[in-house]
Amino acid sequence: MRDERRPTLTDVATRAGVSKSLVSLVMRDEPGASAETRRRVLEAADALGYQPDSRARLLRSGRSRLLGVVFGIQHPFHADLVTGLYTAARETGHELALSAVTPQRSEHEAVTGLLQDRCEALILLGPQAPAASLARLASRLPVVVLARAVRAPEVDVVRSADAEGLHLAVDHLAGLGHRHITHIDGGRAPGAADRRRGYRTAMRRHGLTGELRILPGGLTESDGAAAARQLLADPPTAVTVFNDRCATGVLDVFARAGVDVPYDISVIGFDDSSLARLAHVNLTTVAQDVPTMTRLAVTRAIARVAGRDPGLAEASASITRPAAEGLSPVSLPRSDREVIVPPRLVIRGTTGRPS
Amino acid sequence: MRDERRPTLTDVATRAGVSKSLVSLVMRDEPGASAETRRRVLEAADALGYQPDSRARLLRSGRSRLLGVVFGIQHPFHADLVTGLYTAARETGHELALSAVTPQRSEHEAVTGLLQDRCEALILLGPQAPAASLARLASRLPVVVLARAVRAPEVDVVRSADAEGLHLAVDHLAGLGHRHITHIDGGRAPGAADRRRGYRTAMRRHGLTGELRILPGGLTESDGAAAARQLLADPPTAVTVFNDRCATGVLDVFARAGVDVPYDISVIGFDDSSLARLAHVNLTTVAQDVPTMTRLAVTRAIARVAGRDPGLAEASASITRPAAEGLSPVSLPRSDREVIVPPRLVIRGTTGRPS
DNA sequence: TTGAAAGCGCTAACAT
DNA sequence: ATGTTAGCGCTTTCAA
Repeated sequence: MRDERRPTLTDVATRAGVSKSLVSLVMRDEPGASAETRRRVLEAADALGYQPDSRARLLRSGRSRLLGVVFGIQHPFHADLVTGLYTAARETGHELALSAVTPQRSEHEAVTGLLQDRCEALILLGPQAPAASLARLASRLPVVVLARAVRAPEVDVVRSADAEGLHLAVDHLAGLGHRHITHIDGGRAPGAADRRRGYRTAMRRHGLTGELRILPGGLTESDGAAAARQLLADPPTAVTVFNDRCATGVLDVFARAGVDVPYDISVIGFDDSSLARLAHVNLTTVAQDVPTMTRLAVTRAIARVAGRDPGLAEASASITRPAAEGLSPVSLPRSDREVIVPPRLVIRGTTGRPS
Repeated sequence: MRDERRPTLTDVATRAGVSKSLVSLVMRDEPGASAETRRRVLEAADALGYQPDSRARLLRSGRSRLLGVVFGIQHPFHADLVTGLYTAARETGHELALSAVTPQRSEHEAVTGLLQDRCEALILLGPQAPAASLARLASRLPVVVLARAVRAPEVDVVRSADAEGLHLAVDHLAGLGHRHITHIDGGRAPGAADRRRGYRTAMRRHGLTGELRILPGGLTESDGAAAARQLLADPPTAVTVFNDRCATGVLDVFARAGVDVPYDISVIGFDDSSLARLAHVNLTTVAQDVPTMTRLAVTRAIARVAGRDPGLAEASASITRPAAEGLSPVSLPRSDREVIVPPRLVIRGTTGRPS
């Protein structure tokens, strides 16, 4: 029923009546084989159902063109990032090796697996490991941290300007006439501290220091729901929420409590994950620029592998949209290893004038 | 800053002053090395930061102990399945190679990648490829399809008893006194046809043939929301929904319309994904037995790789809960390659007596 | 344009 | 208990 052994390059060579070298060239689309040879080889490969063995290939060539990606399988936004990473990797001719963090599988395990797979670099999505262990990891191979700030000069970081994101949110709400704006916080989640800070400074800039109100939240729907229930006793006219997932929980509780959004309360999320785009949710949110961030993560990882300093050349090149609101399109504030991508506000149906 | 070359087994051997073979044994925890040697080798490996190269290891040993998994990165329930698969794989000493389907990356691409990685078997989560191409794939290596029925004797199938799941749901509702029970359908999604059928037969059994009502839905929140809006004009007292994700959309529209669940309408989902368990959703649902399904998928894949017929030995062994409701714990109805795992009803807060 | 030979890092079979 | 040898499937010299 099934072949005992998978066909190898040697099998193809024998069948096509040529040497292994020729088959190798043809399979890699390299020049150096005649059209006739090429045809015969491809025909033989096809007939045998030949698939090159990536392990042997990589073992021999020394380079793997393999980028390891650690992500949280329960995070919807990570799904969006992985989607972007696949696209970016394809553009540069690289492969992705996914390694998931699950409730039963730690980040450490996920990383170890990728190291044994001989990835050339690691891209970590919002990792929770402390800066010190990330730095240690980076001494072994290039590490790019995506969507989290890390105070470690050894690792590359690509993240959104979280604080600026909350400026956009608060500016939008203040512009609509809101004064009672509460922030539902992400606790110790990546980005939470900066978003909290952004909320504070923006409120201050609008002369709303007296209205500052921050509620502990978190990154899940449940966290948002819990925070929203607290809010019902003394509701503001608007809330900015740590992320879309949490905002979904907020909206849910509001809906059940008969609170009309945006008539009674406006809600703004963060991420612009697929969740926010759902027609019936239609969430106004601070969008992270996933295509740019993922492309940057991949190009920087590759540059480090090649021993180059990525600089900002490819960063600027990949930004197509003009700088908005006085933000430079991409900036390097803390270290030359950190790239900060500007978010943008996506206005949908959950924000409006206070009533 | 970073070492040019990763240390190899030879480096460790040199440093420890022993042969490569010894190092190999020690690294694999195989017997045949003295305690003293073992200590020195481990010390040298640690000092160098040595990580075995899984590619070379697998290339040489011929076997990869690598199971390829194709999943939809946007599907929350797939996340639950992948989580279970990791656990099951660890129990048997196997590795998982994840390959995601994204809006930009087709199932075909996902499979091709895994073939080149020399996985020993493939586990496909709710694949959309036609039975014929799955059969063709299965002629190259063992294929286990998870959470979808496939009429192809070449592939192994592990899935829930979808029809029985809807029997449980309808029985529960009918027991509470409901008569106007509408089913929101999953269209062409895996399992949808069986769940629809289960709804019909259960309704008939309760003498509710006249109340049969099926609304087109789908597998996303938006699909559920759309269906729910239609329902509002002429609402039933209860709905069974294709899956939890779709049910979430239904609940959302109900909440906004001021429909009280379960007082006005009862709602039952399917999957018992992490979504359903959220405290504020608290969805009554038909739970798929993820630990059993994933363990079965892994053990069957492994058995096929070994050339054995998996039979039902390990299937029955892995079922710890007694057969409920006259269902045999595991059954093989269509072919001996299909294992059907019984679902169970999880009663939470979205179902109650009709008012 | 083609082929022969060496060797990537490891494990397995066979020495000792 | 330890070392030696061969070779997994491929790419990469190098020579023809």
